[in-house]
Amino acid sequence: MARPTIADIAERAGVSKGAVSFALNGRPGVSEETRRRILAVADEMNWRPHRAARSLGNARAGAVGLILSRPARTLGLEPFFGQIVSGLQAGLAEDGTALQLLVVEDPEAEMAAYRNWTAERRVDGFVLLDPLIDDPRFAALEALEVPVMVLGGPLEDTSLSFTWADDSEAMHEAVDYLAALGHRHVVHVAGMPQFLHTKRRTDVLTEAKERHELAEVVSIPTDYSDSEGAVITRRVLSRRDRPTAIVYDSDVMAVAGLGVALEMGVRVPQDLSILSFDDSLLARLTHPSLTALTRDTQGWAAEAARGLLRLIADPTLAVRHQSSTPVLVPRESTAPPAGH
Amino acid sequence: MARPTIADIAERAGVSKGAVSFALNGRPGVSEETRRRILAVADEMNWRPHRAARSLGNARAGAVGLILSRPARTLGLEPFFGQIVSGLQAGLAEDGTALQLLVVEDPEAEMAAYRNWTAERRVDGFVLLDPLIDDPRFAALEALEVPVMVLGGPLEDTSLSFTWADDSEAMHEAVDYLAALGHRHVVHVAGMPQFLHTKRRTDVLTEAKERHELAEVVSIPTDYSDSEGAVITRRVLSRRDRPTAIVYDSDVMAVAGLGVALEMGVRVPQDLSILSFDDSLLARLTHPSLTALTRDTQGWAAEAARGLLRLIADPTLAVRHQSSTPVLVPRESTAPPAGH
DNA sequence: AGCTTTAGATAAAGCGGTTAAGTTCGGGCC
DNA sequence: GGCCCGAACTTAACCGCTTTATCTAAAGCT
Repeated sequence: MARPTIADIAERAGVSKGAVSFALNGRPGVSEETRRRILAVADEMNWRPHRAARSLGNARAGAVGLILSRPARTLGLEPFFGQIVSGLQAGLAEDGTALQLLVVEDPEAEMAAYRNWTAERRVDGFVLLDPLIDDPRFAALEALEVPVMVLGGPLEDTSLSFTWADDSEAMHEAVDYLAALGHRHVVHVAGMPQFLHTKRRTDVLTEAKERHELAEVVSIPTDYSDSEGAVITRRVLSRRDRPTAIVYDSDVMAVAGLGVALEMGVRVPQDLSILSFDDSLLARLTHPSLTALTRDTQGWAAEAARGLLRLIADPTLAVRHQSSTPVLVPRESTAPPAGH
Repeated sequence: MARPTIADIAERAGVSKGAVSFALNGRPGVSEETRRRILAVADEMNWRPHRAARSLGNARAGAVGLILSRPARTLGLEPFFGQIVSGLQAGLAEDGTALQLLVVEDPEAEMAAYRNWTAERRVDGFVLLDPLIDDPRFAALEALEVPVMVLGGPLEDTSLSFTWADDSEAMHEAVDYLAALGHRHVVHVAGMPQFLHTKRRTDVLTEAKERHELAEVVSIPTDYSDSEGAVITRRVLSRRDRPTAIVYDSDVMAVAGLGVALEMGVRVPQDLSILSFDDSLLARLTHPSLTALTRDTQGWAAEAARGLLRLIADPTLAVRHQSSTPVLVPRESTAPPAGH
């Protein structure tokens, strides 16, 4: 038999379509006895609601969107994305809400997708990754009046909700640690300069220079690719007064940097300490293993997902959630600099 | 103004809803002039079709499902998944079809999700990963009469479509290469034994033993985790007559194995050659870099996505597509065994 | 008994599209 | 001129479910 509809159930149970709808949705309007009978029939006929039909009446699509504007290949390279996706998954699953994923090539396409998906009522809300400084997406999404949860922050001048981790604090911890070990020349291989968290981390470093009376602290922006990580590392290690420690903004770059150090005969950690922002299998599997700032990325994403669901249920809400601060996990790649 | 509907457009353009529908879908029934006028009005009002409403009429949901039953954390660990997801993305995007992702903990939940999503008409089809030997999902999905594209194969005794890469051939190439280098003791750290491709690779090895008169060829099944990869490697390298080459079924395990070798003072490639099935950043970034069987995973997934779209358009089809065979990329981790 | 109240159910109107089945109308043909 | 035909539209039904208004009958109250 074809897919049963509530009309079929109604007929079989000898009631009206309306009664079936009430019964199946647990709302008043039918007696306990009738409800049980209807539920039994529905179960017997193996009925499932038709999502589209449901979405037509009320406005819920039962899905939220995640749109990434990155070259598609980085998805496979950065463990970060996988963790985010599975974390969101976990948070959404509790509600039966699905995750719709889209990878686009440029910011224009990303914006177009927000507009289209909202207009088509394809999703009930969005998750936004990597907030930028003066992010143009914020205003656009506010105008669309669609629930949005930003992974990152804290955000000002916007009504969008967000959950953030204090990576300023984490970066503090990292720099303090390196300074305590005796490092005075530190290079920061940063991420994209337009990213909010890049700026926050870089700011901490600048400020740390004064505080710890470091001889040198430089932040060098990159596109997060392993190749740029390698190039920068090679350049920095070729200098006469090369740094004794490098902080990388991603594990992929840190591993690439480690490779360059080995290739150049620079011993890690004796001649060079390496510290990675972002932990993953990658950081653990290298030799020496990488000291890293680690955090529960999946848990963070799951929390964001739950926040978004609350937001969808009540759009007047404004969720401002702070998740746990990344923690420094010392491994083999950091040590006091030579002669200390 | 609220979301415009075709009724609004009809009113504004002074025609009926039906005419608007014809015009917007490019079907006959309206004159060129009227069509242009209607399109202009629709554009002006910034109209977008309401997905749910459309799905109600015809049966297309405009999305396909990918359901993974793996512990959620592996998503973040295996670069493979990211590549598959972004590849599918690319293939689907051409059509505006979305990808709905679900990560579940066990096969029962996976089966339930297939049933629910089909019954709810949430998706138009599914992509299936990692076919098993005598896979119970095949029969269930055939019964659901829903378009399915399996990534892997070749499949027999099923009407499901699939695209496969000949990893038997690839494994041949790998073994021939190792044999040519002079290796006689080869260990294969395999994946899950119930996976079809694990069996195919293992079979090739068994057969290769005769052909190349190898002294030893063992396949050891694992769960693909880095920890099992490390444990097995440690055990194998501790033996008196340890192998001179190890083939790993995933890059994650290969990197873990490399770590163990270094930790045990076994020099790679002088004392031990390492070859990884599956290439990725991981394999390239290690030192020494890993010789690997590489393939265009994203392209493969994109091709599968396109096949699935064809299948959805015409469910009587049976797509049997073979994608390019993985290619051996020699890097630093393989060399003739000592004393050769 | 006569009235209101209310629980329990029904009927019907959407939601935003698609589509089969009319309806008009101008033009070609005999 | 009458007839037929196809093009260009319109009408209205329908997809499956939700929801509001409406109805019915039994219970409650004075």
